[in-house]
Amino acid sequence: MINKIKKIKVSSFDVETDGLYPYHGNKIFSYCIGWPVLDNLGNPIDCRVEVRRLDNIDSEINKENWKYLQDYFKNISIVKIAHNFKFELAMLKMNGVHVPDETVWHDTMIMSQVLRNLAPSHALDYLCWELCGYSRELDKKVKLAAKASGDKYNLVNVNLMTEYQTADGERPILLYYTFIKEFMKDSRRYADYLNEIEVVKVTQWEESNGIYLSYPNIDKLVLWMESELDKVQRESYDLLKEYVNLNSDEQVRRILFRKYKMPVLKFTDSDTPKPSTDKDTLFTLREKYDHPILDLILKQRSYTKGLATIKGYLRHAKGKDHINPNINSNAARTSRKTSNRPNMQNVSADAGPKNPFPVPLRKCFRAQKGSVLLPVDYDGIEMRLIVNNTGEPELLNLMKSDPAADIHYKTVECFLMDGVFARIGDPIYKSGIQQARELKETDLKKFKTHRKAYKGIGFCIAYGGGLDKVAVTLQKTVDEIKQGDSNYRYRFSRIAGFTQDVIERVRRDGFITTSFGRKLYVQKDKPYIGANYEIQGTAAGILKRAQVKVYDYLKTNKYLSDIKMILDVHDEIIFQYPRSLLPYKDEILPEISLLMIDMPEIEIPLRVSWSISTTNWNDKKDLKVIYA
DNA sequence: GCATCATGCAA
DNA sequence: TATTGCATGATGC
Repeated sequence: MINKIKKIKVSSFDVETDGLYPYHGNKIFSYCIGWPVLDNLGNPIDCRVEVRRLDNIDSEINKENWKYLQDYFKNISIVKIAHNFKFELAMLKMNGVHVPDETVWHDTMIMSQVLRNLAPSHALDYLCWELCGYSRELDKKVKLAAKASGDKYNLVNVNLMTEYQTADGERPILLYYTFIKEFMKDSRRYADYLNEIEVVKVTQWEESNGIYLSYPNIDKLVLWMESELDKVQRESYDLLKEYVNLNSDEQVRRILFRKYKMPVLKFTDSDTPKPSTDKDTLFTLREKYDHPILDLILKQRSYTKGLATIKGYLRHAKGKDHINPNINSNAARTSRKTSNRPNMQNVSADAGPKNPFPVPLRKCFRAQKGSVLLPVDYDGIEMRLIVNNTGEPELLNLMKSDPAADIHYKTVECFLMDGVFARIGDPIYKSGIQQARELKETDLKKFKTHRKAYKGIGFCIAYGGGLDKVAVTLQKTVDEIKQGDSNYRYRFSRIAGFTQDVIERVRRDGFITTSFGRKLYVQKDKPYIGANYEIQGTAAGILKRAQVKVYDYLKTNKYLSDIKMILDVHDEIIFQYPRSLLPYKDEILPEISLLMIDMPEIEIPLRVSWSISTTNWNDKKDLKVIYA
């Protein structure tokens, strides 16, 4: 107890590096530590900033500054405030500075993201300029100077750099005291922010673990796509008798709508709408005309994109056997994570019903030697949360009585009814129940296709989708699905009314609140978006809490320390799991599952499903894990 | 070289 | 009135 009361010092911290890639050998060449001077009310009136360089000619001074840095991080009673501390963390660790996990960090970028999710920028200079009137001139000057020396900040004039670093020592302090006042008004919001800080640590760990590449699979895919593209080129010339770049939507437009006079089905969504040639359009045309050019366009696009994406992966790997992507822990307006350099959250999987020429890029990724991949994802998390937040009685009761029940089954029933039912249990209503049951019993394959198609209808309707959108989602005509749509909206009226309910709250407050107390502001001219924010934001909160808990579990059990998280994709965590621990998976995986589903803030029961891959991310099998 | 548009992948 | 993202190639200034 006495230790806890011990005087806590607050400081800001910022590193300067010769590049933005901590996992590719970029080095810290300087750092600054800012010490605020507070008045009686606890407001900062001044800031003493120490700037220390690590690239002096005098190596003794460098040594001393490294030592000072190590000592600064050894002392965990000093609070560290940074702007995007994931970067400092990565750089420090990769440059050999030990940063204890218990270090108390604050992050003014995360604070901004949590408090003002719609802000156009969370950059340090922008925020200080907007909120505190802090000049951005110095930033421009340094940026220009760096550009002149090939974006090498270590080559910028030392005096100018010191001036800049002094500002960078002051600014997080300024922002911290501005934002913390806001958090002090709302303890739930503050607790949510503190969780975000832990998420940053997990995320940096994921990044540093990286994802391993399967070079044999990459080679195979590249050769295959190159030869397919060659074929497409030849066939398109034979067909069109002219050279056309099928990657150009303008040229495709000319071929389809002028040369072949196909009908325009859709326009692009822009200020200058043009006839659309997107995949949906080509697909519809394909059913109607069966003209070979349509497949050629689809192939050309699919394989060009596939090749470019693989090239990107190789560029980011820089010759190594793994990739360290950049993962932003709180970048989206809904509090979701994002990934870039490369984006690991949109790697294409196997064939889907709407993708005739799939490029399974997940084959490019594998586990480190000696390990397997264990992806685990939440079962229908968004739909569950829609039921949770609307309190839709029939579905909520179903989930409570059987957490593993199929939440989409009743959607199939609605769309199989012989007309529009008037009352629960009337003959039309019963016809849907019966037909769904019969279909499942007599033709499971067909039933599964149905189920898959209707799977998206729940959230389409909950998020405000109209009859047209439902028809598009099901790839059917409005007439064909009119009755089913009506049945669904009547049977699950709370889901159908969700968007309207949210719109009223957004009009009143300007924001929605997630189940974890996060306020997410919604654009005034689009209040209906709040429905999506509420569900997506809560789902993101669930995954993040799961990650923090699992991280603690793995770190506090020494024999589990080789189990690594390497990526998360919105409702899924991918573990890299040592083969040597496979004999113990039936004890370990249930533990992790329970941590993932134990969310006191969420009333509806949650479920997770595991899979395992010994080869690559694409070729995975279901893995049975019994945890409840 | 930079910005914008159209497109396509994920959840 | 579904939404949140990132990254590419084509095109025009």
